[in-house]
Amino acid sequence: MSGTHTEVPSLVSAPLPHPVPADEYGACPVTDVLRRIGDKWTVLVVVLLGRRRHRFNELHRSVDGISQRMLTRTLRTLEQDGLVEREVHPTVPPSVEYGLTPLGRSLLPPLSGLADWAVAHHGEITAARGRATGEDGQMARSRPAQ
Amino acid sequence: MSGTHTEVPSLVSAPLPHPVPADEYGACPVTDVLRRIGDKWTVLVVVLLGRRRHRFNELHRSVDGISQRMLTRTLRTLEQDGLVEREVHPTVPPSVEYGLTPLGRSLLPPLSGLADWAVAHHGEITAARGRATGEDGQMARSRPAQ
DNA sequence: CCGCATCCAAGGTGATACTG
DNA sequence: CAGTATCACCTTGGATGCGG
Repeated sequence: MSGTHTEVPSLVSAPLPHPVPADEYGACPVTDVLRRIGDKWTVLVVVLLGRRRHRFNELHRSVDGISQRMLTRTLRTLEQDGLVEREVHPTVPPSVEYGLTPLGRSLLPPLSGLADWAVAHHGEITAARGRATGEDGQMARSRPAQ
Repeated sequence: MSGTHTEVPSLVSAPLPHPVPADEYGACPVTDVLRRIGDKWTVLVVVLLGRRRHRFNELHRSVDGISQRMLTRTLRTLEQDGLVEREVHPTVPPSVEYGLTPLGRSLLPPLSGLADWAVAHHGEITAARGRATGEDGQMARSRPAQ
């Protein structure tokens, strides 16, 4: 790949609203969203809910490793952001179902694009990471491990 | 969305390696990558470097709001992950140029996809967020703000 | 079954000052 | 110019126990 411009995506060539405000999170939608879905469990939950609606404990079992606290917090945040919908069945004992809203479903395609990249290049990243840290006692460039 | 299956993206319909390991970060490439670029400055730096090579203080001025410490850490991490390349010119005073590696450039398209989504729907998220928290003193569903 | 409250550890982030 | 060091704060995340 040398001269093939490859059709630069929008954000790469133009978007940045202003040179870079970055004063508050709300100033940069991209950073704001990235930080939301960049936590430990959000993506996993969104993907699971993207497949079908789930009940609380069903998610709890599916993710396995997440604590109730984190599952609750994750769902709360997603609900507050309008990505997830909560449906309470007034039964006894109570049952609650979670599902994606249209907005939440619209996140799936772009998220999938990034996920595909992650799966495709995770090996390279891991390799580079291993090359950079210790390995054979030789740092990549005479820099004393951070 | 009603009956139009809309061509479910890979991750949505199949991928998840196992039901969900999630034991360690390395177990899920998607989570691992998301957490890397989900920090406060990484995306901004990657996008800037995607436009052209930058010198350290040039980035420092462009982002404006980032501290030297965070800029250094962000660049270190990106370098360790093989996304950014560092070039030192042995001049005096010293000058260092940063640029994206091929791997780093390959991140741009999928990242742009998510960025476009963020820009397009950030308003809806903000609106939903405002609807959920206080606003008129009435919680969305009798739940005392977390 | 669903969820909240509390306590606590770990890491990200910022401010400031100092160095080759 | 391009960092490094230190300190302090805040958020994230985990463990456990209680409540509707």
